[in-house]
Amino acid sequence: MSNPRQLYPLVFADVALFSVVDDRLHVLLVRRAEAPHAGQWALPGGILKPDVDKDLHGTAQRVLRGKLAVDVPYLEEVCTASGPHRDERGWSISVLYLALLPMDQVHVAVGNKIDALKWVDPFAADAPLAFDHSELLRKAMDRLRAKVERHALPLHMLPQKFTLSQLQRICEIVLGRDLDKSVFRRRLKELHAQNLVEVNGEMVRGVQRPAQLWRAADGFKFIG
Amino acid sequence: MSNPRQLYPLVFADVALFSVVDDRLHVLLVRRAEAPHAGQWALPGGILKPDVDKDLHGTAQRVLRGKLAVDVPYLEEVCTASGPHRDERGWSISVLYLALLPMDQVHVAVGNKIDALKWVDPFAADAPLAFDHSELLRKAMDRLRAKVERHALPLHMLPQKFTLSQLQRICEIVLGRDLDKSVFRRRLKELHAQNLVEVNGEMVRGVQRPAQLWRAADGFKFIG
DNA sequence: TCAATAGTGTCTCTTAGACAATATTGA
DNA sequence: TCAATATTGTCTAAGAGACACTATTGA
Repeated sequence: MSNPRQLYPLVFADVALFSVVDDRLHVLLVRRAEAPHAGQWALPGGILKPDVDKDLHGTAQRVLRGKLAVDVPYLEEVCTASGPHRDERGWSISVLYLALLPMDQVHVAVGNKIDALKWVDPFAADAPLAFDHSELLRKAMDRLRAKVERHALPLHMLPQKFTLSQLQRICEIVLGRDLDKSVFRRRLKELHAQNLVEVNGEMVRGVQRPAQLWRAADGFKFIG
Repeated sequence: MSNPRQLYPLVFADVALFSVVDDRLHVLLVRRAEAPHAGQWALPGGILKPDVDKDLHGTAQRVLRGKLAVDVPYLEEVCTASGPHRDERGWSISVLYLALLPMDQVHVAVGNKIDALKWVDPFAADAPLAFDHSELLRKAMDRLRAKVERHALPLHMLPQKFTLSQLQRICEIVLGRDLDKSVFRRRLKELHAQNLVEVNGEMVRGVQRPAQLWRAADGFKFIG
């Protein structure tokens, strides 16, 4: 009992940060620079610092600030994982967070201590991640899909201004299936009239009919 | 930094244990015997013991075993609460669990260290609970209602054998609104044919037509 | 027979999916 | 005009809610 790791568990915040790259859903991974699992890829995470963090949400925010040059606009707790053997350093708890990043902010600066970052397709996982992070990633994916399936709008993955076609495409990418354009827009009007604001006078132009631009309403929450 | 409470947070598992008493939803509270908040009512909870618990789920189970003479048949993680000020003893994390107890097992033995237990209507909360437990209770309630609203069946609150009318009554009590008998049973046949098993030859008798008894199918999960 | 609850049937209205039709641009 | 995408309309089938109806018991 002299080892404080047996009296107090290690507490981590791990984050599954999603965005869209090349029309496919991607999640951010970091290559671990230090043991345990040095060289393996993992979800970005870090240990709770009681002298620094206001709460575990703050731990997750601090971890992401250390890795990316941006503040993520959405962060939500998913679940915890705990036990004596999931981390070689001792009895540990990981609180898993789901985060979203706008697709136009995917190219971000790399922080200091990190060996490497990469965005990968969570469906095409080639190698298992460090610790139990493959399982955690699956749970975060399930949560994200369930929310979009329940008609929650992942507006935080879009640029500030977007078209309804872009929004539909994002939902299709997350869900992994095509949606009917008419049904999708009908539901937007029914359920999200107060969450979407028309941006007047600015259209997306191309070799086709210009599309209306929209933005998320003030105080929009990714709920569902 | 010499105080280990600033290096390592206190980690608790707190449980909102629900059942039905007198045709109303109730939650189990304990009166705190020791400081902080001695004498105040709180959700049953306890500190993680890394040398004893296999994981946080195990902590919650151990806490309930210490208070009740039964093993609860359902236990699910809801969320966490964390920060430096929510517990006077230091930076702390509570992992909140939602648990269900069959209504015929509400009268259970009281454990050793507990000053008192009581079942209360979570809607008719007279006084705020200790710590942030009023907020935690609200979140557990929200989770329970959301699941039943999504047609998850809270079979773990019923006796082993039950009638469909009893099942409907439980759902109505949780949701706080009446359900249509025909719609309810139609949905049971559509969605829960594999979750419900007819118990043949045993009817509930009274001054009315006898009702068919059912039980949860083997391996039933309260999902949704 | 009647009260009381169990269990089923039916009608209507709403919603979801499929798919067609129209609109507007640049080349 | 044509290709390409935006936006809207319509038909149909499935599902939900309301409510009535039948069934079976003990008193």
